[in-house]
Order: sequence, then C-alpha cells, then structure tokens
Amino acid sequence: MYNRESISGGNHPALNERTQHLLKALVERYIRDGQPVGSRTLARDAGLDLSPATVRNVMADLEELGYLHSPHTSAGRVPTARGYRLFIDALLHLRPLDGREVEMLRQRIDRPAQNGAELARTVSDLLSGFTRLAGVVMLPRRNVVTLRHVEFLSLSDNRVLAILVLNTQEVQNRIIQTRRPYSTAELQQAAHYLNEQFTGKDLQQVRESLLRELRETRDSLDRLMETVVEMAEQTFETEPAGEDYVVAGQTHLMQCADLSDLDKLRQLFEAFNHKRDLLHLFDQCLHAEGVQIFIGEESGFGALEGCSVVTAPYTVEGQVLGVLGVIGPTRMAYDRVIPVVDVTARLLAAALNEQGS
Amino acid sequence: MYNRESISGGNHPALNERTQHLLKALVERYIRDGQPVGSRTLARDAGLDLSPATVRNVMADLEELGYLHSPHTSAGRVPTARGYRLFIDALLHLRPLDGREVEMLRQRIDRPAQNGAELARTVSDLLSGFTRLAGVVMLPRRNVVTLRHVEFLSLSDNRVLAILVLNTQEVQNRIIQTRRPYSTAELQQAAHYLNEQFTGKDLQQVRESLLRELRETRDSLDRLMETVVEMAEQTFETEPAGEDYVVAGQTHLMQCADLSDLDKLRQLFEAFNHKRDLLHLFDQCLHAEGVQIFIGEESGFGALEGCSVVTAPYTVEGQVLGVLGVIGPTRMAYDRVIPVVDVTARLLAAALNEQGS
DNA sequence: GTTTAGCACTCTCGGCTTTAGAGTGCCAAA
DNA sequence: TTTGGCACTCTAAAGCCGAGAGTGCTAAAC
Repeated sequence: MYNRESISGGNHPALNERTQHLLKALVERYIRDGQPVGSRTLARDAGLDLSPATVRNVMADLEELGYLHSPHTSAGRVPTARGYRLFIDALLHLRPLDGREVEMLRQRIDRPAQNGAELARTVSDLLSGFTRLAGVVMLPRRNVVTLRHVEFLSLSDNRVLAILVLNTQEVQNRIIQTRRPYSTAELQQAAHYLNEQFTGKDLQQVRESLLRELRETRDSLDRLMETVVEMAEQTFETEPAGEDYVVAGQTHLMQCADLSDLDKLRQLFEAFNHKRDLLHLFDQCLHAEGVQIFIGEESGFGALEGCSVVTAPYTVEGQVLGVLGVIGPTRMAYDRVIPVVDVTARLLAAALNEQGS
Repeated sequence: MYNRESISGGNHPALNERTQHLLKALVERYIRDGQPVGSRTLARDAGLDLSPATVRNVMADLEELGYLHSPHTSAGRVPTARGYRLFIDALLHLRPLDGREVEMLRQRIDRPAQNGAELARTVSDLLSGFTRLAGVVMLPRRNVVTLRHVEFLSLSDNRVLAILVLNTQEVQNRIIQTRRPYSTAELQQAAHYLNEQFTGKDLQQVRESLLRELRETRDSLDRLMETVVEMAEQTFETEPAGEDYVVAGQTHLMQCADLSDLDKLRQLFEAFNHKRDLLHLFDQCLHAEGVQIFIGEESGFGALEGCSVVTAPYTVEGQVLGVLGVIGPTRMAYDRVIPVVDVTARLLAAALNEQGS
C-alpha cells in the first residue's frame, strides 16, 4: 500500500505493547484536538484502565526517547517529528475510502479533459476537497514526455504553427518564425519524416538525434532535410516553461489553527510561488514507489515547518510521469489522507493510461 | 489619462484651498504610515505654518462633511471612502513612470508568448511586482474572440484534432470524437470551407450561422457539408471554460498591516477562487475608458472591505478585450499605482495589436 | 517490581487594574 | 480668525493575581 520505511532511517528501539498503544492514543488525540495531551486525559482515552500516574511514567520515558515533547512544564505532551514518524510507520490504521467516494473520484478524473494543466487543476481540486488541505499536482516532467504526432501549419509567409501531440493526452502549439516561406507540401513532407522517425521518442531525444544527424550529413543536405531541420530546431528547442505544478485549496491552510501565524503562512505561500524548493522536494518522491510522507522539517526546507507533505507518484505505461499530493499541518488525519492520495494517484494513472492508448 | 468622474457621483461642496491642502496632506500621510493622523502631526506635515488648534478646527469640519473619521475620541483622523474619493478625483498628483521602467515593462510584455494564459500570467506578475499588490488580468471575454484560421488533423480513426487560431494571438486545440472516420482530404475540404466563410467572425457567430445554414439546406446535404457540420458542431460547441482570469502576488496582501486579520484575508482569497463576484466587478469596468478606481465597499461586495481596486481595460483593434488591474489595501500609493495600471494596459494592447496583424 | 495515591510545585492563561501617552474639544485671549 | 492652555477621554502596554492544568517525586499498596 505505501512505503512504511522511514526516510530518515528510524532506528526505533523496541517499545513494549502498552507504550506503543499509549503513543498511538496520544497522537490520535492530539491530531483530533490540537492541544497538548495530559496524563489524565490520555489515561481515560487509552481505555487501558491505568492511573494517570502510571501514564505519566510512560510519557516521561517516551519523552526521554524523543517521541514526545512538553511545550512547558505543565502542559501535556505533544508528538515530535520522530513521534509522528513512528506513529505513521508502525501504529497507524488506515481508513480506506468507501466505494461511493472512490466512484466519485473516478468520475471526476475520467471525464475527458483536453490538456494536462486542466486535468491537473481538477485533480488538485479533488485532493483539496477530500482532505480539506492544500492539494498539489506536479505536471509531467518534460523529459518523459514523448512525441506521438507532429504537424505543421502555415500561418503566414514566415510563420508556421507547429502542433505537437504528446503521450500525455496533451496537445501543444508553438509558433515558429522561419527564415523563408515554406510551401504546404514541404511542410507536409517534413512532418511526415519526423513522424516516421521520432514517434515515441521523448522530446529531448528528438532534438539531440536531429542535431547529430545534421552534423553527419551536413554536406548532402537536400531540400527536404533542410526543411526538417529548420522546423524541428525551433519546434523542439526551448520548451515553454509553463506551469510546473498546480496548487488548489491553499485557503484551507489558513483555517488550520496551527498555522495561524501570519508570517509563517506567508512564507509558505511564497514557497508555493518560488517553485524551485517545492519542485525539489517533489522530485525526491519521483523514484519512490507508493505514498511518501515528509513530516515537518524532514522535508529539508524551512517554510514547511509544522507542515507535512503526503505524496504519491503516478505512472503512465509503467513510467513515472509526475507526483501529486497534499500539504497540511503536521497534525493532519493521516488515516484518511494517505488513502485519498494513494487512490487519487492510481485513478489518475488509470485515466491517463486508458485515454493515452 | 484616467477617469476622474466619481462612480458614486461625488457632489462635493466647494472646499477652500487650505482645507483641500490639509485633506491632501492627511491622506498622503495616512497612506504612508497607516496610522490615524493627529492635528499636531498634520500641522507640521502640511507646511502651512498653522497651529495644531487651527488644524483641529479644519479637521472637525472635514469630519462633519464626511471626509474623515475618528476611530475613537483620542486617535487622529482617518480618511473615509468619500475622503479617498475626493483625494483621487481632485487632489492627487500622479507620478508618471520613468522611461526605464516603461521600457522594462515593454520588453517583458512584447516578448512573444504562445498563448493568452501565459501572457496574462506575465502581465499580472508585472503588475504585482511593480505595485507590490495583487495583480489581476482578466482574459478576453469569449464572444469577442474571433476566428482567424481553423485546421483539422486526423489522430486516429474516430478522433480528430481541431486547431483554432484566434485573433488574440492564441491557439486552441480540441479533440473531437467523430461518428465515422474521415479522410485527410475531407478534413482539408471542410477546413477550407470554414476558413473561407468564417474568418474574422466571432466564435459564437460561427456556430449560429452554421446551424441556420444547416436547417435551410438540410435536404441537399452533400458529403462536404456533412463533414463541415459534424466538425464544426463539436469544434465550436461548448467553449472550454479555462481560467477566466489570472491573479499574481496575493502574498503581498498578507504583508499589508491593514489586512492582517486572518479571517478577512481568507474571505478575500476565497473570493479569488469563486470567480463570479470578482468577474462581475471587472465586467463593470469593461465599458469605461481609462483607469477606474473602486474604493472599499464601493465595489459592492463585502470581501473587498478595506481594499481598493484599480482597473483599466485593454483593447485590440479598437475593441475592448478584457480588463487588468490591481487589488490592494485602500491606503495604497495611488500616485504610483494608477500610472502603472494605465501604462500596462496600453502596452498590453500595443503588444496584442502588433502581434495580431 | 510495578502501580498508585498524594502532594508540592510550576507554568500558562484570562481577567483586572494601572499608567503613560496621544489627541481631542472648548474657552478665553491675542 | 487664530492660538495657547487645559481638562478630559480613550487606547495600548505593562503589571498583577488567581484559577486550573499538569508535572515530578515520594511513599505506600499490590
């Protein structure tokens, strides 16, 4: 289902049954209420018929081991990142989505959407709606986008429209300024050649192959190849950057009492705009299988302090295309969020595979 | 330069020179500091060699007339919406952008961008960057988008890709499911026909004309027309909704001390997502010429309390295509913001006109 | 040896009072 | 008409207090 290996390599010493049970109860309670949990509360909550005093001893041990933390002398205890880690890796019971919910998701995702950005928007809206957190969908990384078809269309004397049909159920247009006018026949020939040679190759490969070929056959460059090269050079050149990912439901983050510090929130929002960091984080998840979870500062950059990130990659034809997930306060309802992210990734993959073929 | 007619029809009684000067000084000071301005401060600030007591009398008059307001007995005065209105309509000295800044804007806007959404993004980023407020660009309203060229491309047996080149420097793709396979020749003929007949017409017109024509000639429907109708029906049918506008730099709004109330901020952000209201507001600006300013609640919907909206329409070939502008706290630096919005709208219009031809 | 009750101690949070300072309005004099 | 003076008002910050929650420790009970 998902990857229970800790990222930060949690070498957890064996805890006895009871201690584990108490830790689990504490984390659940804290996730529910958002307030430090005291011994009395926990004693009642755990249903183990223990006195508060006993619970206190256990809590002291857990604090010693770094799973818990007291904000101050006489508040209750709060889980540390390490505590959450153990909770997620070993103690959590997932609550799978019920059939209706899965069906609802499937319908929204399967609905034919024209381009990638639009689909990403839909999916991040869904993630955000189901979890009441911020949903993020990373669009396919450029270099696994492969060509399915290319066509050229003369717009005016020196302008040609290139149309790329990609494997991701997406169509891209680029307008090319050419040095001389090309006839429709020339353009058709060029397109034909490119389709013959490069269908199924990824876009960067296409460019590289062509340049190599060009160098080898520079002398015997016939009219056809000349056209092909001029077209292809610009068509596959600099990828339009576009949006790299789509975020939905940031406002949910403002509702979390935990993040009500305005300044922290601003940092977070700015992180959403300065894509670099977030992309870097998501890149780390590309190669993992199944659901990955970053807790608080584990993610490695400061703006996400107090936040967790739950991600899962989605694949088309066996290849990882991108990553989706949610971002929210560390005390999110993992038992529900994890299945939502997991299922969504699978459904998106299914939708892309089906439509792509 | 911009429309100095008040929207809420400001029938301002004549104020004497000195009173006007003091109001101006007060508003400027308040815009700078964000704190109620007291008589002593204002006396010094205005440079009129008046005593605080005199200034107090004037302020009392201005309050009487509804231009100022005291938060409480012993705070200074703050401009009311009406006060801002008078300030903007009659007292404000604009600070035009200097040449370098205009040049910088021009370069960023002129850079050839492939599609409308991307260009809108760039422009709203610019607005946001230059004003440190939230920039908004409304995309062209659908029914002034006219067709420049259409082409069809067979993808597989029953799927055809329609490519629309529009007057807005934009290319759109739609994938069409057809009832039967079409040959390349048929598709070319159909495209040719549509291009002949409908270039320059707006998209809704195209659809309507075709349906009318269809009804008239239903009997003598030849093979060509059959193709045309099937293609066109789906191509021009329901416009993909897409994004209606683009917002950039919302985080700036979080920095404004005025809006630091988290709840108000959330309302505002949610307004950005529930497009309706904002679109409605912007629609009002479509028909006005030049810069329009809404102060606080003048805009008519609650989320914008404490905010002003500065907008300007942009035109292509004499027709208003859309609206752009910024949203920020009422105490924004109008003397700078107004020229920025104004110039940006002109540059965008220029860029679209130039590239479009 | 583990669990529990009891108890003294610590710390925060909310409410209350106090105080300093800013600014006003009004009156009487210039 | 303008100005200085003065009493008055209101807020915001600081300080204070008591209630409550929770702890750690110790000694007794199981």
